Amino acid sequence: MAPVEAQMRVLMSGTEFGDADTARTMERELVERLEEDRPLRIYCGYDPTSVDLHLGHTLTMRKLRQFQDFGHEVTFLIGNFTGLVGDPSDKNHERPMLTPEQLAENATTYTQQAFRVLDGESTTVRYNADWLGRLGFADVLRLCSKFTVAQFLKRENFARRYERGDAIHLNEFMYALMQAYDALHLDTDVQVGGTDQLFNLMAGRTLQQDAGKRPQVVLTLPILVGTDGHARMSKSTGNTIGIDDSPSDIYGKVMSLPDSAIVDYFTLVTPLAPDEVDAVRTALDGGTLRPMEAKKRLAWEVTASLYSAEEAAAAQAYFESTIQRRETPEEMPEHPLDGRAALTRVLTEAGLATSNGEVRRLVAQGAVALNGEPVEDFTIEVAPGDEIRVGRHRFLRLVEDAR
RNA sequence: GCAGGGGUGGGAGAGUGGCUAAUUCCAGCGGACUGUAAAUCCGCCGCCUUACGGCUACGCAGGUUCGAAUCCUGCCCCCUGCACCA
Repeated sequence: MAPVEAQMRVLMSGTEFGDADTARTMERELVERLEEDRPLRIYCGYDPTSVDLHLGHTLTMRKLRQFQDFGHEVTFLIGNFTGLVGDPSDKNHERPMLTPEQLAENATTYTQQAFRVLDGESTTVRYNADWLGRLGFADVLRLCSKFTVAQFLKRENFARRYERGDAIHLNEFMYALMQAYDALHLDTDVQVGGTDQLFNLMAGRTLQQDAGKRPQVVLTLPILVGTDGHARMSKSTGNTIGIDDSPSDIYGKVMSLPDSAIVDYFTLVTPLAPDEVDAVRTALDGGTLRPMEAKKRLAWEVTASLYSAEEAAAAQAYFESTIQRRETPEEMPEHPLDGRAALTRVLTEAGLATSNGEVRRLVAQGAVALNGEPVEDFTIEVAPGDEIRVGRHRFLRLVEDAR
């Protein structure tokens, strides 16, 4: 196995803990385990309620992958039991009760997407319903007895809501218990999670210690900001970069990040080694690397890591041509047309505008071009062979309807 | 069940009889500027209509009124607390 120091440098990169003490403890304990010079067992749990993974979800996967690359064993845990129970206290937050079929389906797409980052060959997939579903009430009570209400209320999340008089449901406490029990059951060396999961991960340590086992090492990763550069990346904010987005979309969206996010993105969502990231940071600080060049490299890396070097290169070429030089791309979405038709109809049908009124607006604002010429009258007709540009980078080529 | 608080455009949140297609903010879109962005500035931002204009909209259904998101009646739903829980 690689030298412990080399591993530590990579494995600790990007991690973020609530406080310095925790960080030191985890660092020390991880070193201890690595020094045993054996494949460690790592896991991270995923909630299969949502299907569309975005870059924010990949941070932990990236971390798991780093472990894999050093020859450690990764367990990809699907929290299907949690999804089965749902979260009645959180009705409007996409935590519905899912049927076993839905869950199974989600789990499948989930792992498929995850394996874009993970090495599927050496990943063990497990489902927590396999053990959580077998616990009896007495077992649950026993688990409950290991924690106190005060411990839970100390959590900022709960404390604030309790102060405000908001509802805190008992099952919200149970989620931490379930996660903690997962850790106890899996008996792995390290658990990875987001910083928002720190409490739950630490609860796992509590149970393990209580059971006379060595508590797991806990590694937490920060929350990734979205394309706006500020808010947490999430679907509801609409600032996501989806794993299943096209290479060009991914590339373009990464390019739209503000400069402030560059280094964090390099660290958290690319396979670059810490030394390489440091080199980028230094070059940026020293002014020898222009932010845009750094970002193009970033966009390339992110795209390539989810697709391939070829597709990343193509996405980059498209970006340089279409966005930077404002050229008309070779390839553009095509829209079949049977003879001439009103511009309004074509644009709404093609989804480039949601209503005729919007077409009018776009034209009035000079956002629509037909074959390179700005359109001034929204009542014009278009015909197969025409190329339409809407805004900066939306194109449409009209083709003869091949019926 | 009791008490209180709510349901307004993608979100937040004003508005308590006409001046409101509905203040404002966020998001979104377009333009300018750029390094693609971000920041900033300008414009747009319900639907139909070349236009005039029309239509639909403030939980649902009725009603009062010349006129209602705004008043009345009934209903539905949500939130919080209390009560109940063989």
